[in-house]
Amino acid sequence: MLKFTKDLIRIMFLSTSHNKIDLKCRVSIPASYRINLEKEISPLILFKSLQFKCIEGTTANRMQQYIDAIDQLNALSDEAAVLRMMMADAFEMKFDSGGRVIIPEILMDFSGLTDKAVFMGIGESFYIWSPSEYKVQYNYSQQILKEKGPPKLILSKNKLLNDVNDE
Amino acid sequence: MLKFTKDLIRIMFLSTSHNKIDLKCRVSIPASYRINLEKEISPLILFKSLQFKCIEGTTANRMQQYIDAIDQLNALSDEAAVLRMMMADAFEMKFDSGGRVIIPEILMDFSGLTDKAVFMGIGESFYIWSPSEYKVQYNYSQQILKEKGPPKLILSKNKLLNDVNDE
DNA sequence: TTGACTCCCATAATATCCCATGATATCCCA
DNA sequence: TGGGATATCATGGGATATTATGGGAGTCAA
Repeated sequence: MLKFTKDLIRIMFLSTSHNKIDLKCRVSIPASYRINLEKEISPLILFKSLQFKCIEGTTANRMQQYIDAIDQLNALSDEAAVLRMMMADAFEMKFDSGGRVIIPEILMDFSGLTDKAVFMGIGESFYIWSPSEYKVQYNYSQQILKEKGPPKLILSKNKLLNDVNDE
Repeated sequence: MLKFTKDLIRIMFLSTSHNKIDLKCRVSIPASYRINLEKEISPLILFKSLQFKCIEGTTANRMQQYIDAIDQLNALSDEAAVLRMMMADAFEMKFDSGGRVIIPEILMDFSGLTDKAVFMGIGESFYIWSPSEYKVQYNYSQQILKEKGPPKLILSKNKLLNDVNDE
């Protein structure tokens, strides 16, 4: 059935694109990303990546899951501290009529963005890199690939089904 | 489906902002927080954080959850006594026409606030820190992030996978 | 009358909204 | 299948609304 199919397909963000950031810190979110956000009827959240010097973008749905997780933790635990800071550095974006958002200054500074942004879709979320940081990251992963060969992927048939059914 | 998705998203407070406290102890509550409070048709409650030297702000609903949680404890225990004492210093805020509130002196003193306030949204509630206390908290979480890496989320169950938290 | 509080107005900076345009991608039909 | 018509996309600029903040006039109590 249609609904079943929709639930299974959860790929939100794919492909890479290079967009310009104008003087008002506005940048177009790639149309393909926007279309998927609209399908989910979910606002876009941008926040500081916990792993890289870049901005991470995801749905409010996914962010809500992080928020729910905080309640499960001891409020004084280290995990809670990290998660709270992640929330504090997260911003809900509003699109203008041209599909752009304004990147908050805090995130511009953190990621070293100035006038160009590289969008990198990774499925459930996407990254926004400065061109130079992106290049560093790209070269690094290429080097790893050379040294260690391609990573072994184990594709689980049932993973998606289980996730859906668990809810 | 649509309704399902909407019910899941109930993000109230995100992002960080630095606002000024004037001589009358007035401070602007960030507009994005106010908008979400209006959506909930809930007054804003400020009270002493149970964990940190800062003010916590939240909705009346969420406040009720805290109070209920205290009721679960042995009424005569020291723990319950302490918590009740903290909760006693909770205030319902009234906004002026510019979206400001007046921070009660008790809370100013408790949190060490003087002329600047850092608002830190963490989803279900938010903190108001003095800039110096905020910095301590920020640095701490960054350090934890470096040492332990990002928390892992099991998305289908909304729980964190991390042995440190096992009790 | 002095202080403390509440309400209301003023303002500069900034975010938001709206319309325009060139470039590219997509469509459609001969 | 070619190529023109149409839609979509990324981007620019300017008008308008909102935000954070300062300050003052009125009110009440001591």
